[in-house]
Amino acid sequence: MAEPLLPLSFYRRDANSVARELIGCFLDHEGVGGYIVETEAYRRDDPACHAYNGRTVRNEVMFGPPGRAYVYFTYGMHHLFNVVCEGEGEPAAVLVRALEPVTGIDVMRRRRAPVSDLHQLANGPAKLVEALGIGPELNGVPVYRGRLKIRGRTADCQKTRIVATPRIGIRVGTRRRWRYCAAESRFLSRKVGSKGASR
DNA sequence: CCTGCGATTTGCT
DNA sequence: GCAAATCGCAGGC
Repeated sequence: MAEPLLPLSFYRRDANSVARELIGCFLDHEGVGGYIVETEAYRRDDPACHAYNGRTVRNEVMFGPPGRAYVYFTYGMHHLFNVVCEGEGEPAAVLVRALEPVTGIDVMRRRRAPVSDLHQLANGPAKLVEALGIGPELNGVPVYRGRLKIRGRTADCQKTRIVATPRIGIRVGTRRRWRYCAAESRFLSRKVGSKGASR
């Protein structure tokens, strides 16, 4: 039943392909995880990308080899989880924004207390990081092997309809539709708007 | 339904 | 000094 881990080669491609194809894949951290239902792509020539203005201590993992976690701190209190894409030296990443919880739901509820609604345990980039117990110590670790891992889509998920919309929470690069969602999912961070969605 | 704000820290201008 | 790849709560319609 468990699909194989996505290989390193899966991530060594353009971030938009990776972001789209990560929908329906299974993200797991030490037995706690679920299906990825929402992602966003970020690339070097993109003003919303952390690497747009070059390499810094914070974003250096984005410049490294693909298939690794890029975990960063923001808003003074949240960590967000990305997977590095493309080739070494070509900064790009996919932000994982929402999960449909499947395993370790009791653990997620404990970490996310007082929230208990299944639909609100991991429907946001900071929420899923908290639910899965992801911390800054995982910045730079590979996701194609190890404790933090991503499995491929099951046959059932292959037919999931995917829509692209503008990204959330940014003030530049908003014309790009680089947010990818499982169209019918009830576990998204925000509903897919009637405007701006495509494919 | 929607909008606004506080929390709390980092990093860049 | 202030915006930030956010969240949860309060308040208004």
